Amino acid sequence: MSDTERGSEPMLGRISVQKSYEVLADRLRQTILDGTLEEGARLPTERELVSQTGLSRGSVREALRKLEVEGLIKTKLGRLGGIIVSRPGNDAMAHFVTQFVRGRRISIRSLQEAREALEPPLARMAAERRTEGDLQRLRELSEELAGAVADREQFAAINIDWHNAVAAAGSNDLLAAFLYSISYDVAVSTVVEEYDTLELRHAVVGAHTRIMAAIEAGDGTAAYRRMERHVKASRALTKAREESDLLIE
Amino acid sequence: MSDTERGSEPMLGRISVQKSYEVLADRLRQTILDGTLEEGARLPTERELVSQTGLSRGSVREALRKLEVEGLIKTKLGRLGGIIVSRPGNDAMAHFVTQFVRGRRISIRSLQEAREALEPPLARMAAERRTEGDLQRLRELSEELAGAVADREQFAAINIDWHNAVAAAGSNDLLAAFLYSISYDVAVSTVVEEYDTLELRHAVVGAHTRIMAAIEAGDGTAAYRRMERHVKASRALTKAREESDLLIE
DNA sequence: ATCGTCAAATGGTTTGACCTTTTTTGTGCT
DNA sequence: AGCACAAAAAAGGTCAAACCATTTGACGAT
Repeated sequence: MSDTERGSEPMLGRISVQKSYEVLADRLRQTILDGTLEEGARLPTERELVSQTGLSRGSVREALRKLEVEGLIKTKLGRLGGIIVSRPGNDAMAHFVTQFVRGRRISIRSLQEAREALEPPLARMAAERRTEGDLQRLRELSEELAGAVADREQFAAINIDWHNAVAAAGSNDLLAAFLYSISYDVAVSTVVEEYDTLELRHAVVGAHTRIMAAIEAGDGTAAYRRMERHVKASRALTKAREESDLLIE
Repeated sequence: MSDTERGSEPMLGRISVQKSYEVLADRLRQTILDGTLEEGARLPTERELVSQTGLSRGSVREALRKLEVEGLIKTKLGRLGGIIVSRPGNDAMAHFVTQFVRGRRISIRSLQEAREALEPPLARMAAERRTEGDLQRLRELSEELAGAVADREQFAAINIDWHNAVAAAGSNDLLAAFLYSISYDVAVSTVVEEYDTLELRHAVVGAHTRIMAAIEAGDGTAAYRRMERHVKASRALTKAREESDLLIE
């Protein structure tokens, strides 16, 4: 807080020298995100980039490695292989978020809260914007889910898909990607639990049916409320097994 | 769906050869996320890794580049420099999300919806869990904000900080990171708008004051409702400037 | 004490070669 | 003509051995 505890005020910001591969990565990223290059377009070959930029192949490759992790390019081996522009997808986001969750030791409770924050609004949007195709997809998954009620692992996998299908129907790619990113972690944290009984799985199917009815009817408020209840039921189960019938609306 | 439309069943999964730098990156990532290495710990030097793994320096560096983008390490130049373990932070997440938003052409509406989904729950959590330090920080930022009401740019910057401080008080690092990640994009999309008038900035300060009162009182429901109204006001403004007094609760 | 100079340790960069994978092209046998 | 197999070509993947640049510590001169 004192003004004179240091010899002199800064006055000059910290000077940081950009590394060459960073400069190249930045420029390429810029070009890709600007839309100058469409998805699927091919970048120059590594050796081309070398001669265009004057950098060494190693530096070029380090730049490409960065963009690859960022989900902006994919590389293909062999003749007619090369560097292909792509858009960051849900998987890239999920990879990142998963590491965030593991690295920062995000608690199961926090994951559960995130679900509770994301899913009800997504259900409302789904009800308001769903297309016939979305409904189709939801019905299919719901049937599959009902059929897999005996197999815990498979049930969990399809369940995730169903929730993500609701999110996709909401037409908000960002929120859908957030949900997609945590859904795997959530499943890992919950599927192992011993409370995952057959009756509960039947109850889940029932809850889904009711939520889908609201989405089909275009009733955003009902979809929100039912989804809220549905996801909150999981939280209750995580805490206290005995209140398992909370799953039923 | 047919069973015989292809000449022969797969029977053998696709064989994919891992690249050497990927293997190394995976192993290092594993080690870091396992918690074997604490944050701030130093990895072996590049040349050490070369001799330990038998890979070339180039491959080692490509692996490190991946981890760096993932926010798992930082590299420092010079003597006593080296490779330092870090945890993926909000900035790494924000970098990624920003690219996702730009690359996927996420609409302003979607960003706004994301805010509306995230902020009210975070405000409730803040009310329920805030520490004295959190309140202190919020009060400071609120004062700063009131002082900067004449400077649009600065006001916008502090405003972002305030919202993120609320999120931080909610003690859910994941949701807070989500909000942090979009707050810059949201600001960019809105600050430029012509509706950003002096009166509105005063109204914002007022809304913040009321939200803070709820947080301080530990009233989660009120904090949720007030934050909801506050963020929805932005949306209304984005659409129709005339209803600007919606900002006031 | 302060300033310069040098040495050491580390990441950053270059060069140039060779390996591996994938596709295309050619060629020779049937 | 057509097929099979070999060879070439084009791309990314890998290696090796330097050298450059930055930062810090040590030491000495002022």
